[in-house]
Amino acid sequence: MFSIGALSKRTGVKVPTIRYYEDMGLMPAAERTAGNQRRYTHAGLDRLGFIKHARDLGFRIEAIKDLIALHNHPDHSCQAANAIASAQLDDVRAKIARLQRLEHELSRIATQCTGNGKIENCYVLTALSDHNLCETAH
Amino acid sequence: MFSIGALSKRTGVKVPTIRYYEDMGLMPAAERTAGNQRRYTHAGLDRLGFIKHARDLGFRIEAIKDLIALHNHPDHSCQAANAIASAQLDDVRAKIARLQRLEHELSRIATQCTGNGKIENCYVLTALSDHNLCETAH
DNA sequence: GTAGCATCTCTAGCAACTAGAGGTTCAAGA
DNA sequence: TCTTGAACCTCTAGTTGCTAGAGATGCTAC
Repeated sequence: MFSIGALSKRTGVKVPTIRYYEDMGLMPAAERTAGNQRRYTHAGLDRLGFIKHARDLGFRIEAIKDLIALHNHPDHSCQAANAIASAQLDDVRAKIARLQRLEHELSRIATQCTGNGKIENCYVLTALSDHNLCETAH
Repeated sequence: MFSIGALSKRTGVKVPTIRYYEDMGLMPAAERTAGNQRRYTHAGLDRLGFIKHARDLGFRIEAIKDLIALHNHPDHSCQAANAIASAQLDDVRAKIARLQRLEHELSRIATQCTGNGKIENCYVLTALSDHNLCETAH
């Protein structure tokens, strides 16, 4: 049996975050000692590892909840799991595309300002004041 | 003079958001009618356009506040403005790099699951349960 | 004058935690 | 067995950048 601190150390998930996951219904309510402290089994450790990995990959809490629910029905089709992962992938790709547009504008803006001039002629401020100076939409 | 609704229409910034920017100190407190409604000048319109453009480029409220403060000292060096823009660019690049790593893992995971099998053999769930199956850190 | 849309302030909610207060329990050493 | 100090408990509030809603008032066109 592991204390919440031991679980934290093994997974890299902070103690208050583990309690938060319990509140959110991701972690099952742990067994308690006579003094009301949480004690976890290996199953709890595995569950937390799963959650952390999914969070690291950017899955939202709700999506993780859905994945865990699927886990509990091993005989079901894995279509739903695939759909959740694909949606997450689409999401990540959309974010990358948007950020790349921002990067394009920002690097253009930043390189046109050497940092040597005065504010009144600063291209950073000029560019932000006039959207028409941008090359792409954002 | 523009009402807050007129400002909203011209800039695409929602009315409550304009009030929020005022609370945050980004927009100056507007003049008021006898009936306590906000009225803006062209200067207010320009300011809001600046804020929106900066937000669209991902600058945080605090950074925008700093940029506006610089704007009010046209004789100062533009080094600080350049630093803020460069920091934002670094931030965007870091986010892109992280998301690209996620994309790599997610696409690998999603393509290995066809969605035809059963949950018990689902690669999505297997991969999330075992971090060692990942090719890169995240 | 009045209808009806716009505006006002204030509070609460979102996501996913994080920080802190104030109090209790556990485990190791004397 | 006792003590000490780290770890644990619950609860509330703060973070960021808004958004939604309640309930009241203002503005403007007919």
